[in-house]
Amino acid sequence: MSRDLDIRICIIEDDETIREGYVYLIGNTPGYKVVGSYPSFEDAAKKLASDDPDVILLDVELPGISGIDALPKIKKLTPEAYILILTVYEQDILIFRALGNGASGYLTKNTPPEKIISAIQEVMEGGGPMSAHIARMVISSFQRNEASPLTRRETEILEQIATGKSRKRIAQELFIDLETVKSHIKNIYHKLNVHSKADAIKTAKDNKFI
Amino acid sequence: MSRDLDIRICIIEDDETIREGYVYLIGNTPGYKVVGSYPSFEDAAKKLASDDPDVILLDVELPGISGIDALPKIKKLTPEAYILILTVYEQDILIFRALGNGASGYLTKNTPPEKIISAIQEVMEGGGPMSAHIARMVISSFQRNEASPLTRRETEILEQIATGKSRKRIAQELFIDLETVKSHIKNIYHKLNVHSKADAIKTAKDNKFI
DNA sequence: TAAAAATAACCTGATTGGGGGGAGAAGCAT
DNA sequence: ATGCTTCTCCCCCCAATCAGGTTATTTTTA
Repeated sequence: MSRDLDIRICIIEDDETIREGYVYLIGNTPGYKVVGSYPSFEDAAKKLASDDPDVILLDVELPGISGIDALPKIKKLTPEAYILILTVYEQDILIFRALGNGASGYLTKNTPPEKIISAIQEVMEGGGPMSAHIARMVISSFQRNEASPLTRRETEILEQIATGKSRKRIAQELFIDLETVKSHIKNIYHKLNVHSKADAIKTAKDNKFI
Repeated sequence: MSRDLDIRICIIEDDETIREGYVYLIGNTPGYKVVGSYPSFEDAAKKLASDDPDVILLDVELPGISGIDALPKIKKLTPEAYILILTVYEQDILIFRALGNGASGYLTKNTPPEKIISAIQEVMEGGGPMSAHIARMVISSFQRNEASPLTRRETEILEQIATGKSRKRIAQELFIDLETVKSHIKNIYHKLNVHSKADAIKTAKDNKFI
Protein backbone atom coordinates (compact mmCIF):
# COMPACT_ATOMS: atom_id res chain seq x y z
CA MET A 1 0.00 0.00 0.00
CA SER A 2 2.52 2.59 1.13
CA ARG A 3 5.14 3.46 -1.46
CA ASP A 4 8.85 3.67 -0.83
CA LEU A 5 8.69 7.38 -1.52
CA ASP A 6 6.27 8.12 1.27
CA ILE A 7 7.36 10.91 3.60
CA ARG A 8 8.29 9.24 6.90
CA ILE A 9 6.90 10.90 10.01
CA CYS A 10 7.57 10.44 13.72
CA ILE A 11 5.32 11.90 16.39
CA ILE A 12 6.38 12.72 19.94
CA GLU A 13 3.38 13.89 21.95
CA ASP A 14 2.31 12.88 25.44
CA ASP A 15 -1.46 13.35 25.10
CA GLU A 16 -2.67 10.04 23.75
CA THR A 17 -5.80 11.43 22.16
CA ILE A 18 -3.90 14.11 20.26
CA ARG A 19 -1.12 11.71 19.34
CA GLU A 20 -3.53 9.12 17.96
CA GLY A 21 -5.31 11.91 16.12
CA TYR A 22 -2.12 12.81 14.30
CA VAL A 23 -1.33 9.16 13.61
CA TYR A 24 -4.77 8.73 12.10
CA LEU A 25 -4.61 11.94 10.10
CA ILE A 26 -1.20 11.29 8.62
CA GLY A 27 -1.64 7.55 8.23
CA ASN A 28 -4.69 8.14 6.08
CA THR A 29 -3.07 10.71 3.86
CA PRO A 30 -1.55 9.26 0.69
CA GLY A 31 2.16 9.91 0.42
CA TYR A 32 2.67 10.13 4.18
CA LYS A 33 3.56 7.36 6.57
CA VAL A 34 3.84 7.31 10.35
CA VAL A 35 6.99 5.37 11.23
CA GLY A 36 6.98 6.07 14.96
CA SER A 37 4.74 7.52 17.67
CA TYR A 38 5.90 8.10 21.24
CA PRO A 39 4.63 9.79 24.41
CA SER A 40 8.05 11.11 25.51
CA PHE A 41 11.56 11.75 24.28
CA GLU A 42 12.88 8.96 26.48
CA ASP A 43 10.61 6.49 24.70
CA ALA A 44 11.47 7.89 21.29
CA ALA A 45 15.23 7.98 21.83
CA LYS A 46 15.70 4.23 21.51
CA LYS A 47 13.93 3.81 18.17
CA LEU A 48 14.24 7.20 16.52
CA ALA A 49 17.42 6.51 14.56
CA SER A 50 16.11 3.23 13.15
CA ASP A 51 12.74 4.82 12.34
CA ASP A 52 14.72 7.10 10.00
CA PRO A 53 12.03 9.79 9.79
CA ASP A 54 12.01 12.66 7.31
CA VAL A 55 9.94 14.84 9.61
CA ILE A 56 9.36 14.76 13.36
CA LEU A 57 6.33 16.38 14.97
CA LEU A 58 7.37 17.43 18.45
CA ASP A 59 5.36 18.69 21.38
CA VAL A 60 7.06 21.17 23.72
CA GLU A 61 5.46 20.03 26.96
CA LEU A 62 6.49 16.44 27.56
CA PRO A 63 6.91 14.32 30.67
CA GLY A 64 10.60 14.11 31.58
CA ILE A 65 12.78 16.19 29.32
CA SER A 66 10.91 18.98 27.53
CA GLY A 67 10.58 19.01 23.78
CA ILE A 68 12.76 22.08 23.50
CA ASP A 69 15.58 20.55 25.50
CA ALA A 70 15.16 17.31 23.57
CA LEU A 71 15.69 19.09 20.26
CA PRO A 72 19.51 19.00 20.21
CA LYS A 73 19.47 15.33 21.22
CA ILE A 74 16.99 14.51 18.49
CA LYS A 75 19.18 16.36 16.02
CA LYS A 76 22.06 14.10 16.99
CA LEU A 77 19.99 10.95 16.59
CA THR A 78 18.50 11.94 13.23
CA PRO A 79 20.53 14.82 11.79
CA GLU A 80 18.67 14.80 8.48
CA ALA A 81 15.15 14.96 9.88
CA TYR A 82 13.18 18.19 9.91
CA ILE A 83 11.56 18.92 13.25
CA LEU A 84 8.22 20.70 13.48
CA ILE A 85 7.09 22.01 16.84
CA LEU A 86 3.41 21.45 17.58
CA THR A 87 2.26 23.19 20.72
CA VAL A 88 -0.33 25.30 22.45
CA TYR A 89 2.33 27.72 23.73
CA GLU A 90 2.92 31.04 22.01
CA GLN A 91 5.44 32.55 24.42
CA ASP A 92 8.27 34.24 22.59
CA ILE A 93 10.97 32.69 24.78
CA LEU A 94 9.79 29.20 23.90
CA ILE A 95 9.55 30.01 20.22
CA PHE A 96 13.02 31.46 19.96
CA ARG A 97 14.57 28.71 22.05
CA ALA A 98 12.89 26.11 19.86
CA LEU A 99 14.10 27.72 16.65
CA GLY A 100 17.54 28.26 18.12
CA ASN A 101 17.70 24.60 19.10
CA GLY A 102 17.04 23.43 15.58
CA ALA A 103 13.30 23.39 14.90
CA SER A 104 12.42 24.00 11.26
CA GLY A 105 8.87 25.13 11.91
CA TYR A 106 6.50 26.08 14.69
CA LEU A 107 2.79 25.32 14.60
CA THR A 108 0.15 25.91 17.23
CA LYS A 109 -2.29 23.14 18.04
CA ASN A 110 -5.31 24.93 16.65
CA THR A 111 -3.75 24.36 13.24
CA PRO A 112 -6.34 22.57 11.09
CA PRO A 113 -5.37 19.05 9.91
CA GLU A 114 -4.89 20.00 6.27
CA LYS A 115 -2.48 22.74 7.33
CA ILE A 116 -0.42 20.24 9.26
CA ILE A 117 -0.12 18.08 6.19
CA SER A 118 0.82 21.06 4.04
CA ALA A 119 3.35 22.18 6.66
CA ILE A 120 5.05 18.78 6.42
CA GLN A 121 5.07 19.14 2.66
CA GLU A 122 6.40 22.67 2.95
CA VAL A 123 9.30 21.81 5.24
CA MET A 124 10.33 18.99 2.91
CA GLU A 125 10.49 21.52 0.08
CA GLY A 126 12.75 23.93 1.94
CA GLY A 127 10.12 26.05 3.61
CA GLY A 128 9.73 27.16 7.19
CA PRO A 129 6.10 26.66 8.17
CA MET A 130 4.82 28.78 11.01
CA SER A 131 1.40 29.67 12.34
CA ALA A 132 0.45 33.22 11.42
CA HIS A 133 0.81 34.59 14.92
CA ILE A 134 4.17 32.91 15.40
CA ALA A 135 5.42 34.35 12.12
CA ARG A 136 4.43 37.81 13.29
CA MET A 137 6.32 37.38 16.54
CA VAL A 138 9.37 36.18 14.66
CA ILE A 139 9.23 39.15 12.30
CA SER A 140 8.67 41.54 15.21
CA SER A 141 11.88 40.29 16.78
CA PHE A 142 13.79 41.93 13.93
CA GLN A 143 12.14 45.29 14.34
CA ARG A 144 13.46 48.37 16.06
CA ASN A 145 11.77 50.68 18.47
CA GLU A 146 10.91 53.76 16.46
CA ALA A 147 10.77 55.86 19.61
CA SER A 148 14.44 55.49 20.45
CA PRO A 149 15.93 58.46 22.29
CA LEU A 150 19.25 57.85 20.55
CA THR A 151 20.30 59.77 17.47
CA ARG A 152 21.42 57.95 14.36
CA ARG A 153 25.08 58.38 15.21
CA GLU A 154 24.60 57.33 18.80
CA THR A 155 22.77 54.22 17.68
CA GLU A 156 25.54 53.43 15.23
CA ILE A 157 28.20 53.79 17.90
CA LEU A 158 26.31 51.71 20.43
CA GLU A 159 25.96 48.99 17.82
CA GLN A 160 29.70 49.05 17.31
CA ILE A 161 30.26 48.85 21.05
CA ALA A 162 27.96 45.85 21.15
CA THR A 163 30.32 44.06 18.77
CA GLY A 164 33.08 44.38 21.37
CA LYS A 165 35.12 46.98 19.54
CA SER A 166 37.16 49.50 21.53
CA ARG A 167 36.43 53.19 21.32
CA LYS A 168 39.68 53.75 19.48
CA ARG A 169 38.79 51.20 16.82
CA ILE A 170 35.30 52.62 16.45
CA ALA A 171 36.79 56.08 15.96
CA GLN A 172 39.09 54.78 13.24
CA GLU A 173 36.37 52.92 11.40
CA LEU A 174 33.96 55.84 11.50
CA PHE A 175 36.71 58.32 10.59
CA ILE A 176 36.09 60.49 13.62
CA ASP A 177 38.19 61.42 16.62
CA LEU A 178 38.38 59.25 19.71
CA GLU A 179 37.12 62.22 21.70
CA THR A 180 34.03 62.37 19.54
CA VAL A 181 33.29 58.73 20.22
CA LYS A 182 33.70 59.39 23.92
CA SER A 183 31.29 62.31 23.73
CA HIS A 184 28.69 60.19 22.00
CA ILE A 185 29.10 57.47 24.60
CA LYS A 186 28.65 59.94 27.43
CA ASN A 187 25.46 61.17 25.80
CA ILE A 188 24.26 57.61 25.29
CA TYR A 189 24.87 56.78 28.95
CA HIS A 190 23.01 59.89 30.08
CA LYS A 191 20.05 59.19 27.82
CA LEU A 192 19.81 55.55 28.88
CA ASN A 193 20.61 56.36 32.49
CA VAL A 194 23.41 53.82 32.76
CA HIS A 195 27.05 53.86 33.76
CA SER A 196 28.66 51.07 31.77
CA LYS A 197 28.89 49.41 28.38
CA ALA A 198 27.10 46.31 29.56
CA ASP A 199 24.15 48.22 30.99
CA ALA A 200 23.89 50.41 27.91
CA ILE A 201 23.83 47.37 25.63
CA LYS A 202 21.27 45.62 27.81
CA THR A 203 18.96 48.61 28.04
CA ALA A 204 19.25 49.28 24.33
CA LYS A 205 18.56 45.66 23.41
CA ASP A 206 15.68 45.32 25.84
CA ASN A 207 14.07 48.38 24.32
CA LYS A 208 15.03 47.47 20.77
CA PHE A 209 17.05 50.65 20.31
CA ILE A 210 19.69 48.48 18.66
CA MET B 1 -20.16 49.15 -4.78
CA SER B 2 -17.16 49.10 -2.47
CA ARG B 3 -18.09 49.03 1.17
CA ASP B 4 -16.69 51.29 3.85
CA LEU B 5 -15.13 48.24 5.46
CA ASP B 6 -13.03 47.35 2.46
CA ILE B 7 -9.35 46.82 3.18
CA ARG B 8 -7.53 49.79 1.68
CA ILE B 9 -4.43 48.93 -0.36
CA CYS B 10 -1.61 51.03 -1.81
CA ILE B 11 0.82 49.66 -4.35
CA ILE B 12 4.33 50.98 -4.95
CA GLU B 13 5.94 49.14 -7.87
CA ASP B 14 7.83 50.56 -10.81
CA ASP B 15 7.02 47.92 -13.42
CA GLU B 16 3.77 49.13 -14.93
CA THR B 17 2.64 45.71 -16.10
CA ILE B 18 3.11 44.15 -12.70
CA ARG B 19 1.63 47.15 -10.93
CA GLU B 20 -1.48 47.15 -13.10
CA GLY B 21 -1.73 43.42 -12.57
CA TYR B 22 -1.92 43.93 -8.82
CA VAL B 23 -4.41 46.78 -9.23
CA TYR B 24 -6.60 44.56 -11.35
CA LEU B 25 -6.28 41.56 -9.05
CA ILE B 26 -7.07 43.45 -5.89
CA GLY B 27 -9.62 45.79 -7.41
CA ASN B 28 -11.65 42.81 -8.54
CA THR B 29 -11.57 41.04 -5.22
CA PRO B 30 -14.58 41.79 -3.01
CA GLY B 31 -13.59 43.33 0.30
CA TYR B 32 -10.39 44.88 -1.07
CA LYS B 33 -9.91 48.31 -2.58
CA VAL B 34 -6.90 49.90 -4.24
CA VAL B 35 -6.64 53.46 -2.94
CA GLY B 36 -3.30 54.33 -4.54
CA SER B 37 -0.82 52.99 -7.06
CA TYR B 38 2.60 54.55 -7.70
CA PRO B 39 5.79 53.77 -9.63
CA SER B 40 8.16 55.18 -6.99
CA PHE B 41 8.33 56.29 -3.39
CA GLU B 42 8.75 59.90 -4.46
CA ASP B 43 5.42 59.72 -6.29
CA ALA B 44 3.75 57.91 -3.41
CA ALA B 45 5.04 60.24 -0.69
CA LYS B 46 2.73 63.12 -1.56
CA LYS B 47 -0.50 61.17 -1.47
CA LEU B 48 0.21 58.26 0.84
CA ALA B 49 -1.03 59.88 4.03
CA SER B 50 -4.34 60.98 2.50
CA ASP B 51 -4.80 57.59 0.84
CA ASP B 52 -4.91 56.21 4.38
CA PRO B 53 -4.10 52.62 3.37
CA ASP B 54 -4.41 49.60 5.64
CA VAL B 55 -1.79 47.67 3.72
CA ILE B 56 0.98 48.79 1.37
CA LEU B 57 2.52 46.46 -1.20
CA LEU B 58 6.09 47.56 -1.71
CA ASP B 59 8.68 46.58 -4.25
CA VAL B 60 12.32 46.63 -3.15
CA GLU B 61 13.89 47.75 -6.40
CA LEU B 62 12.50 51.16 -7.22
CA PRO B 63 13.83 54.10 -9.23
CA GLY B 64 15.23 56.72 -6.86
CA ILE B 65 15.13 55.64 -3.25
CA SER B 66 14.91 51.88 -2.78
CA GLY B 67 11.90 50.25 -1.19
CA ILE B 68 13.93 49.18 1.81
CA ASP B 69 15.25 52.66 2.46
CA ALA B 70 11.78 54.06 1.88
CA LEU B 71 10.31 51.84 4.58
CA PRO B 72 11.05 54.10 7.57
CA LYS B 73 9.73 57.11 5.67
CA ILE B 74 6.55 55.26 4.75
CA LYS B 75 6.16 54.28 8.39
CA LYS B 76 6.25 57.93 9.34
CA LEU B 77 3.67 58.88 6.73
CA THR B 78 1.27 56.06 7.57
CA PRO B 79 2.24 54.60 10.96
CA GLU B 80 -0.80 52.32 11.10
CA ALA B 81 -0.37 50.69 7.72
CA TYR B 82 1.08 47.21 7.36
CA ILE B 83 3.78 46.98 4.72
CA LEU B 84 4.25 43.85 2.64
CA ILE B 85 7.40 43.48 0.58
CA LEU B 86 6.86 42.04 -2.88
CA THR B 87 10.09 41.28 -4.69
CA VAL B 88 12.10 38.88 -6.78
CA TYR B 89 15.08 39.15 -4.43
CA GLU B 90 15.77 36.44 -1.87
CA GLN B 91 19.10 37.69 -0.50
CA ASP B 92 19.26 37.40 3.26
CA ILE B 93 20.69 40.90 3.71
CA LEU B 94 17.72 42.44 1.93
CA ILE B 95 15.22 40.34 3.85
CA PHE B 96 16.64 41.21 7.24
CA ARG B 97 17.02 44.87 6.41
CA ALA B 98 13.43 44.98 5.20
CA LEU B 99 12.08 43.31 8.32
CA GLY B 100 14.31 45.46 10.51
CA ASN B 101 13.01 48.56 8.78
CA GLY B 102 9.41 47.74 9.56
CA ALA B 103 8.05 45.35 6.95
CA SER B 104 5.31 43.06 8.27
CA GLY B 105 5.72 40.41 5.59
CA TYR B 106 7.93 39.39 2.70
CA LEU B 107 6.61 37.77 -0.46
CA THR B 108 8.43 36.78 -3.62
CA LYS B 109 6.92 37.70 -6.96
CA ASN B 110 6.21 34.15 -7.98
CA THR B 111 3.54 34.18 -5.26
CA PRO B 112 0.24 33.19 -6.91
CA PRO B 113 -2.51 35.86 -6.88
CA GLU B 114 -4.73 34.09 -4.37
CA LYS B 115 -1.78 33.89 -1.96
CA ILE B 116 -1.23 37.62 -2.24
CA ILE B 117 -4.83 38.22 -1.28
CA SER B 118 -4.59 35.80 1.62
CA ALA B 119 -1.33 37.43 2.73
CA ILE B 120 -3.11 40.77 2.92
CA GLN B 121 -5.86 39.15 4.92
CA GLU B 122 -3.30 37.46 7.15
CA VAL B 123 -1.35 40.60 7.97
CA MET B 124 -4.60 42.39 8.87
CA GLU B 125 -5.31 39.58 11.33
CA GLY B 126 -1.99 39.83 13.09
CA GLY B 127 -0.01 37.39 11.00
CA GLY B 128 3.36 37.70 9.33
CA PRO B 129 3.03 36.34 5.81
CA MET B 130 6.24 35.09 4.20
CA SER B 131 7.03 32.96 1.20
CA ALA B 132 8.15 29.48 2.21
CA HIS B 133 11.77 29.98 1.29
CA ILE B 134 11.92 33.35 3.06
CA ALA B 135 10.46 31.80 6.20
CA ARG B 136 13.14 29.14 6.14
CA MET B 137 15.87 31.76 5.87
CA VAL B 138 14.36 33.69 8.75
CA ILE B 139 14.19 30.58 10.90
CA SER B 140 17.73 29.61 9.91
CA SER B 141 18.96 32.95 11.20
CA PHE B 142 18.08 31.81 14.72
CA GLN B 143 19.98 28.56 14.47
CA ARG B 144 23.41 27.75 15.79
CA ASN B 145 26.25 25.96 14.10
CA GLU B 146 26.26 22.47 15.61
CA ALA B 147 29.92 22.05 14.67
CA SER B 148 31.19 24.75 17.01
CA PRO B 149 34.68 24.13 18.36
CA LEU B 150 33.70 25.87 21.60
CA THR B 151 32.61 23.95 24.66
CA ARG B 152 29.37 24.77 26.42
CA ARG B 153 31.10 26.88 29.03
CA GLU B 154 33.22 28.69 26.48
CA THR B 155 30.13 29.47 24.43
CA GLU B 156 28.37 30.74 27.52
CA ILE B 157 31.26 33.01 28.42
CA LEU B 158 31.64 34.35 24.91
CA GLU B 159 27.94 35.17 24.92
CA GLN B 160 28.41 37.10 28.13
CA ILE B 161 31.37 38.95 26.67
CA ALA B 162 29.19 39.85 23.69
CA THR B 163 26.82 41.62 26.06
CA GLY B 164 29.64 43.95 27.07
CA LYS B 165 30.16 42.55 30.54
CA SER B 166 33.61 42.64 32.09
CA ARG B 167 35.44 39.45 32.98
CA LYS B 168 35.06 40.24 36.64
CA ARG B 169 31.32 40.61 36.32
CA ILE B 170 31.03 37.42 34.30
CA ALA B 171 32.99 35.58 37.00
CA GLN B 172 30.63 36.86 39.68
CA GLU B 173 27.49 35.97 37.76
CA LEU B 174 28.71 32.46 36.92
CA PHE B 175 30.05 31.93 40.46
CA ILE B 176 33.55 31.12 39.27
CA ASP B 177 36.90 32.79 39.76
CA LEU B 178 38.12 35.61 37.56
CA GLU B 179 41.12 33.46 36.68
CA THR B 180 38.83 30.76 35.38
CA VAL B 181 37.08 33.20 33.12
CA LYS B 182 40.45 34.34 31.84
CA SER B 183 41.45 30.75 31.15
CA HIS B 184 38.30 30.14 29.17
CA ILE B 185 38.85 33.32 27.18
CA LYS B 186 42.40 32.31 26.35
CA ASN B 187 41.13 28.96 25.11
CA ILE B 188 38.42 30.67 23.08
CA TYR B 189 40.96 32.97 21.45
CA HIS B 190 43.20 30.06 20.57
CA LYS B 191 40.37 28.02 19.11
CA LEU B 192 39.05 30.91 17.05
CA ASN B 193 42.53 32.14 16.20
CA VAL B 194 41.90 35.70 17.31
CA HIS B 195 43.51 38.16 19.69
CA SER B 196 40.69 40.38 20.88
CA LYS B 197 37.15 40.45 22.14
CA ALA B 198 35.87 42.11 18.99
CA ASP B 199 37.44 39.55 16.67
CA ALA B 200 36.23 36.66 18.81
CA ILE B 201 32.67 38.00 18.78
CA LYS B 202 32.79 38.61 15.04
CA THR B 203 34.18 35.18 14.21
CA ALA B 204 31.72 33.48 16.53
CA LYS B 205 28.75 35.37 15.11
CA ASP B 206 29.82 34.85 11.50
CA ASN B 207 30.04 31.14 12.13
CA LYS B 208 26.93 31.04 14.32
CA PHE B 209 28.85 29.74 17.31
CA ILE B 210 26.90 32.24 19.39
C1' DT C 1 39.79 4.52 32.86
C1' DA C 2 41.65 7.75 29.63
C1' DA C 3 40.32 12.09 27.49
C1' DA C 4 37.95 16.32 27.62
C1' DA C 5 36.25 20.08 30.17
C1' DA C 6 36.14 23.17 33.92
C1' DT C 7 38.48 25.15 37.45
C1' DA C 8 42.31 28.02 39.50
C1' DA C 9 46.93 30.08 40.28
C1' DC C 10 50.91 33.49 39.32
C1' DC C 11 53.30 36.52 36.24
C1' DT C 12 53.79 41.18 33.16
C1' DG C 13 52.67 45.33 30.60
C1' DA C 14 49.67 47.98 27.61
C1' DT C 15 45.10 49.56 26.73
C1' DT C 16 40.61 50.81 27.81
C1' DG C 17 36.73 52.73 30.26
C1' DG C 18 34.02 56.07 32.85
C1' DG C 19 33.23 60.84 34.34
C1' DG C 20 33.94 65.97 34.73
C1' DG C 21 33.88 70.12 32.03
C1' DG C 22 33.48 73.21 27.72
C1' DA C 23 32.84 74.62 22.75
C1' DG C 24 32.31 75.28 17.67
C1' DA C 25 29.93 74.19 13.16
C1' DA C 26 26.21 72.46 10.44
C1' DG C 27 21.39 71.57 9.64
C1' DC C 28 16.50 71.76 10.55
C1' DA C 29 12.26 73.77 11.92
C1' DT C 30 9.18 77.32 13.21
C1' DA D 1 16.31 84.61 12.12
C1' DT D 2 16.88 82.14 15.76
C1' DG D 3 16.64 78.55 18.60
C1' DC D 4 17.26 73.34 18.90
C1' DT D 5 19.43 69.20 17.75
C1' DT D 6 23.20 66.74 16.09
C1' DC D 7 27.82 65.94 15.27
C1' DT D 8 32.20 67.14 16.03
C1' DC D 9 36.44 67.95 19.01
C1' DC D 10 39.23 69.50 23.11
C1' DC D 11 41.09 69.35 28.09
C1' DC D 12 41.41 67.07 32.60
C1' DC D 13 41.67 62.67 35.96
C1' DC D 14 42.37 57.78 37.58
C1' DA D 15 40.74 53.19 38.17
C1' DA D 16 39.82 49.08 35.83
C1' DT D 17 40.24 45.99 32.21
C1' DC D 18 42.44 43.27 28.65
C1' DA D 19 45.81 40.21 26.34
C1' DG D 20 49.36 36.85 26.87
C1' DG D 21 52.35 33.46 29.00
C1' DT D 22 52.68 28.89 31.80
C1' DT D 23 51.27 25.35 34.87
C1' DA D 24 48.17 22.42 37.56
C1' DT D 25 44.12 20.33 39.95
C1' DT D 26 39.51 18.59 39.93
C1' DT D 27 35.27 17.12 37.68
C1' DT D 28 32.72 15.21 34.07
C1' DT D 29 31.90 12.41 30.32
C1' DA D 30 32.52 9.08 26.75
